[in-house]
Amino acid sequence: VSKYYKNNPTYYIAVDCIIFGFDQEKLKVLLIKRDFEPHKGEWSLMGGFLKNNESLDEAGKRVLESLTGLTDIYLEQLYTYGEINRDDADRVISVAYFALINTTVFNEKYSNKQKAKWFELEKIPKLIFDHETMIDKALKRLTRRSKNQPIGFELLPEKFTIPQLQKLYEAIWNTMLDKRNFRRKILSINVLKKLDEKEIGVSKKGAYFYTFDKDKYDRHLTNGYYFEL
Amino acid sequence: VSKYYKNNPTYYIAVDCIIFGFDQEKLKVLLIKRDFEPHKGEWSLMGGFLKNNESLDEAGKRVLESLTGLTDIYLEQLYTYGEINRDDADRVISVAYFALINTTVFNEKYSNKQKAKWFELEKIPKLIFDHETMIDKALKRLTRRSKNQPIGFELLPEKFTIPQLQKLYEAIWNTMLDKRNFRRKILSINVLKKLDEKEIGVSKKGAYFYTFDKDKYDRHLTNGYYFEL
DNA sequence: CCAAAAGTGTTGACCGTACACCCATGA
DNA sequence: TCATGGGTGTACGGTCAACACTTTTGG
Repeated sequence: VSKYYKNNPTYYIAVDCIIFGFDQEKLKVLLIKRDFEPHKGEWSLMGGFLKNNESLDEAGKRVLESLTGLTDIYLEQLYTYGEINRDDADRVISVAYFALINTTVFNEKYSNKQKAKWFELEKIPKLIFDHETMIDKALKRLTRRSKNQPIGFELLPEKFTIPQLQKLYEAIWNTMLDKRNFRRKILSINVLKKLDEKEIGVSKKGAYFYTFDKDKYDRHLTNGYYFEL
Repeated sequence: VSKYYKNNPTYYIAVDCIIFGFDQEKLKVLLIKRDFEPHKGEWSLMGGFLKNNESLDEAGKRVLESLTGLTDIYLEQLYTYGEINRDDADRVISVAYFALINTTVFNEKYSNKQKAKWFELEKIPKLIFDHETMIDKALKRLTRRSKNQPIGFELLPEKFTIPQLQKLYEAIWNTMLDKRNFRRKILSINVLKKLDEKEIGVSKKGAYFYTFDKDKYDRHLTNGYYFEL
């Protein structure tokens, strides 16, 4: 619309999403079989081109919703990939986002409607372009983020038990944790609300459910609060 | 060149650089008076449009070199800004980079040739578009990075004294540090090489010069080494 | 000889880690 | 009653922060 910049080249901009999920056992990534050329039928991250009427963040949300049907999801910009030949068909700049979703909700709504599939991190197939690089970076970011921001909760159902939470962190960090120390640490952050309800089915005794108390966390934040797991 | 993507819109892509420097006292940012319309004459980060024959990283280097004449500079991609109206003239997606330079070298080579100026962080003027947001984010990133990557050295001359290094970290973190504890910590990381030479002029006694031993650091890295200041 | 900055060790508090047993309940 | 996972407390060692005096040398 403006005359000022018109001597400069323009580029396609894609938004690609690395979508993490947790199935109570393992950390997983959601991949799709690409449904358009080039590389149609190959495994790929979910992505789309930036449109004129949306910001990058909005494009990320749109791409995510179109695949999962979910809104209000944790979504964070990761990195922008701009190598000249990263896409062998044409030059495309890709802004990668990473998302955390609660697989319980997802499975209910979308189960098999899409040609998407969850992959364990060790079993990721060959992907197009630089998508494997993106996943590597996303995983590192997730590991770091999870140590001082309460994003683990994004991967769990609304109500969760402390043993579940521990399993999640063990999966993210790829280590085993001592349950007494873990419980102490996580409770000392003081953002969990204990419910008067127990999980049934998993153990005979039953573990108490907790929820993440976002209000409390936000109040902490405004007080310059910082935690480290 | 490809037929596959041609129904999608394309965009201008800019690369903007947040350039930090340290003058032995304060942390500073290098800004320029914009020399083209729109907003010609206003203060701005140094930037440029992405060209067809370069990757994003290369564009960052080019922009940086065109302003400072320096190559081989610490340069890290920061974040990509894609709000629809961030530039009021036309839609531009901006990939921000942050750079660390050694002001001694810079001052020698370019002093006043360019219409660039160093600003203390507290005295940054009104900038165009979202450039102030970018600086805020860059500063946060620098603070975090400096705690577990040896990037402080990028802001100092080849040879530096421990008191100089301490002043630098005090500027970045905006705190005072105990010199005994600082010296112990920084030396325990084991990447400084003591030289047989003392600084003259600053104190009567004179402080020993050190250099950053990159080889040693790289060897540590491959051993899965990690430090925290 | 004095001013100014460089350089050096020790102690106490706190935090992270390791570790083992009892509890509740469904089958 | 027994098998399964849930829940709890303590003690030790290491790390971090606080702290004050001596050294060197130019003026």
